[in-house]
Order: sequence, then structure tokens, then C-alpha cells
Amino acid sequence: MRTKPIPDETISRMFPYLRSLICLSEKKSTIVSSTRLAELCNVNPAIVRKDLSYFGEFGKRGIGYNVNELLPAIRNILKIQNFKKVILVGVGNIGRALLSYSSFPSEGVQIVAAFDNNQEKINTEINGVIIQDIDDVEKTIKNENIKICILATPVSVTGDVAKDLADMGINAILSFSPCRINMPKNIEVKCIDLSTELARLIYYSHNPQQ
Amino acid sequence: MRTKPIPDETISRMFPYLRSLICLSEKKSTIVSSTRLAELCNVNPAIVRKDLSYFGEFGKRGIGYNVNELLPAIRNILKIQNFKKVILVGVGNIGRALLSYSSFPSEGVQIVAAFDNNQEKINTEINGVIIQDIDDVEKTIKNENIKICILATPVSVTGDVAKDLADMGINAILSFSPCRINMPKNIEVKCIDLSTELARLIYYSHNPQQ
DNA sequence: ATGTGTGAAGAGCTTCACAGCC
DNA sequence: GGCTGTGAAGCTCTTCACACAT
Repeated sequence: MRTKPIPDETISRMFPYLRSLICLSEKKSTIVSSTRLAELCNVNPAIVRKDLSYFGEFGKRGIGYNVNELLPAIRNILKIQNFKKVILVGVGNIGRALLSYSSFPSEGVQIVAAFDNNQEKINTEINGVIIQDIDDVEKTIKNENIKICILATPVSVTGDVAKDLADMGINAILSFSPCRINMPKNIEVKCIDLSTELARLIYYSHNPQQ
Repeated sequence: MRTKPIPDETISRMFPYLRSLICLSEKKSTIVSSTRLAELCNVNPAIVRKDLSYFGEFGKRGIGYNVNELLPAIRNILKIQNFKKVILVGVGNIGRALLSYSSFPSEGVQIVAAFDNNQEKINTEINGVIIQDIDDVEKTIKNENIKICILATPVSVTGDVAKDLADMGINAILSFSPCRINMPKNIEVKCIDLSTELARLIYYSHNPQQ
């Protein structure tokens, strides 16, 4: 379908571009150059132009990009015109924090349901979301046509839960479990492993880059 | 000092190797091949060998790696033989979750102090850590010789706080603010931007890889 | 003159493939 | 035979540099 393969890094930079464009739009800027956008996002100007060129020719030579055209174009690329519904599985410390995370609403993401297997947590409420029994997750996924799940379960069950969720129709998972998750290529998985990140920082703390 | 530049990805994989080695050690395995270790960490065997070779010749040809030799060697590379002290700045939702995050203690990381500027939070306790006034952070950094900071402040202040921390002696920062942080190269910064990760997943959810 | 779009060059990481040792 | 260590090849993403449009 796609003509050229789009680098994953390009996808990862689109949302920061969008944030900067929203900011520019609020300041009534109508035109932005790749150089200015690159400054705002702390990247190289050439990469801004190349990233955007994967999706079309949004700029005008000699002028720059029209903020009010580029902004909806990126929203459309990322498919976040409306609120995007995601579910949360695993309501431990991280899960609770994510339910209360105040940036999500303003950035177009909505956690519509949360699930756990701990009977003491079930039916309690956090930030307006009632925690449901994990056995009821399939019903929600099917009824609400949910495709994206935030996974914050203990390592011991993460692999199995991920597999089950994929079978139920989830095709993108953001995991906070400190373990790799094996999934077919059509299921996108991103693992955020806090201990590994800290170990990396400890290394660089002792071996600074010069 | 270094002969060859070590890829950042290599550093990031060392902690997962360590985890697997600890697991093998607990199961009384004494020898492990690059193939087995690669399976456990979900990577390619050649990359395990290449990664380890940046730090020395730990294996024996025809045999494999000795678990009880490799394990302390990696601990030594990552400098996590003892508990590593880190501080937390910003005790919002994410900060609170990190203070309660149960995996850190078992993985050699200890949040020894937490700071905020909200008078209502100061002097309250979370998981055994008393939240202190941000104005007292320099004293702790100097007295305890802290080099690593977890930053979970609102975007509006993140840049300034990061700069201040660097001036006080911090040289590695793990930030959860949804913004890029500009720092000199000798200060290692890792930003975990949850909204950007979710935006990326939303994209792939609509455009699955085949 | 100014700034985009893009082929080509460059840089960095991964994978291959095999020599060398057990 | 089995498995590591590593130069070379391959791949991917970034940066350069310039043709082209305004």
C-alpha cells in the first residue's frame, strides 16, 4: 500500500510536531519554516522536511508550511481527530498513575475502562473510571471496538494477558512490565522498562559522553 | 578512554541480560550460550556476542558463558553492585507511582528522597519517603553525592528545573515531562513521553505492519 | 532571496559468516 | 562437533547539498 517504508522514528516525531503546531496556532502564527519547527522540537531541519514528505507535499518553496493546513494534516495522519479510546489492564501503582495522568485528556487520549483481577480493587473508582473484573475485558473490547491497551500487570502474567488481548482484537499495546513481549508483527508493542532505563542512566552517569 | 564507541542500544540491553542471568543463576545453571541468552532476551544471538565483546572476552569458544562469572561482570559494567541512590523531583501522579513502584528495590534502585514545591505535599510520606521542599534539593544532592534524578514535573518548569539540577551536580535525568530537554552532551537525559508513545501506537493501530 | 523536496552520501547498528579455540 | 569473537556486508535512519519553486 505504502510506496516507501516510513521510519518508525518519523512516526514518533509526528506528535511532537503536532504539539508545536498547536502552540504556534494558539500564538496566531500562520506560517512556519522547517527550521523553526525543528528548533521547537529539538531536531534537524532536514529531518522535519523529510518526515513530512513521507506523507505529502505540505510546504511551499520559498515560503514554508501553513500552520492551519499542516496541523489538521498531521492530526489526520495520526488519526487523532477525535478522542481516542484506550483501555488499561492492571491497576497497580503505575496503572493508578496513568488513570490520573492529567495530560492525556488534553492530548486526545481517553482511558475509557480499567481492569484488574484483584477483587478488592474491582468496583472501586479512580478519576471517574470504575475498575472492572478482567474477565469482562472482552465485552468492552468488542462493544467499544477498542484497539489499544495500556498494560501494567506483574511480569508473571504479562505475556499471557498480552496474548489474550490480541486474540480479543487489541492490536497495539503499551506495556510497563519489565519484560519483552513476543507478538506477531501486526500487533504493535511498546515496552517501557523503567529499571532498564535507570540502569542505562547509571551507566552513563559513570561514563559521561564527551 | 574507550577503544570503540559502544552503541547506546548495547548499553540498553545489558540490564535485560543481567535479569536473565540472575534468573539462570537461581535455577543453578552454570553455563549459558549466546543463543540461549538471546532467546531469553528476545534478541539475535550475534548481538549478544557483539554486545558482550565490547566489554571483554567473557565466553569460552566451544562452551559458552559462565553464568557466575558473567553476572558480576555485567553488574560491574553497569555499576549496580550496591543499591543505587536516585532522587525524585515532582510528586504528582507519576512521581507518586514511582515512589511506590515495587520493582525498583529488587532491581537495585532506591529512591532516597523526593522533592516538590507544593506546601501541602511537603512533609507527607509515601512508601517510607518523606517529601521535602524543592529548595532543599541541593543539600541532598551534595551530601549524598546523588548523580541521578527522576524528573516528573509539569512541562512549564521542567526545562528550568533540569538546568538547576545539572548545576547542582546531577548528570543523568529520567524525565516524564512531555517535552524535549536541552542539555550539554555530558548530561544524559532520557525522556519518556507517554502521549507520544500512545500517538505512535494509535498510528500503528490504523496502519499495521505486515 | 528564501525555503521546500529529495537523491546521494554518511553514520550507526544489526546480521552474516567464518576463523579460531574448546 | 560446538560456540565465541569479529571483520565485512547489509540495512536503516540521518544529514548534506542542491535543484526547483515562489
